[in-house]
Amino acid sequence: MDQTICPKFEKALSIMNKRWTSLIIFQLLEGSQRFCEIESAIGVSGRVLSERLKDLEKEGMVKRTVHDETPVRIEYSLTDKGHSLKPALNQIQSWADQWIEAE
Amino acid sequence: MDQTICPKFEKALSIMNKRWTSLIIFQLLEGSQRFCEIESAIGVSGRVLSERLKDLEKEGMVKRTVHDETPVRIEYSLTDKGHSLKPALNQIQSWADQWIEAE
DNA sequence: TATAGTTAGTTACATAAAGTAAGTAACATA
DNA sequence: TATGTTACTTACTTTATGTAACTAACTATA
Repeated sequence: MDQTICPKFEKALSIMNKRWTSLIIFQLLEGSQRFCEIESAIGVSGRVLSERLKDLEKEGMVKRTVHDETPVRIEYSLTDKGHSLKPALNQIQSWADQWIEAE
Repeated sequence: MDQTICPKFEKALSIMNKRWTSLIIFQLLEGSQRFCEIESAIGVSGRVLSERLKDLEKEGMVKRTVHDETPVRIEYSLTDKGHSLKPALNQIQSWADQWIEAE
């Protein structure tokens, strides 16, 4: 593997290209949401959602907030770093609008 | 799985989120290239590169051209549809520049 | 003629990632 | 005591990817 491609870009893609990551962030752009909301909104399995949210937290893109209610309520929201992906996702959205046909 | 998210967007992500797809397109934005050039530039295995190029051809994003030389030379290039992903990839690039730290 | 070299793949097999469905902790309510 | 809730985790299956050897269709070299 040469080093022809920018390592920051490759790092970014290694995050974004993991299955579900982009959809999770896209979903959280609507506002903070809880585990089961994200799960049912995008159709990801609990096992993988749990994994991804931990990864995204570790990357500083998602924040996890515990509300001590009963039953416990946990909210996931985007940090600035997470939120700043919005323009990129919007570009993908507008590409999709132009080039993907409705099935 | 609800249908809260735009199906075109989901389709777009199902293409882009496959491992290597974005890097392959990014690489081809530099100009048409042959199999082994892409392979060594981004470090993808031949097995997967072959699979991805077929997918991208089927999606109308990549064009495969055979030059009858010896040994045979095959060039892969972007179609308009493939090329039009450039703004999205540029957005990811600039996000990476801002938010990813050099290791 | 036999041997080796070229590109663009394919094949067989091993490992890693994701899907599925059941289980758990820590409560509250009926 | 049994049931329900949320936010996960665990065990197991299926799918995706990595690795490395192999093939087709030539040409060049010994």
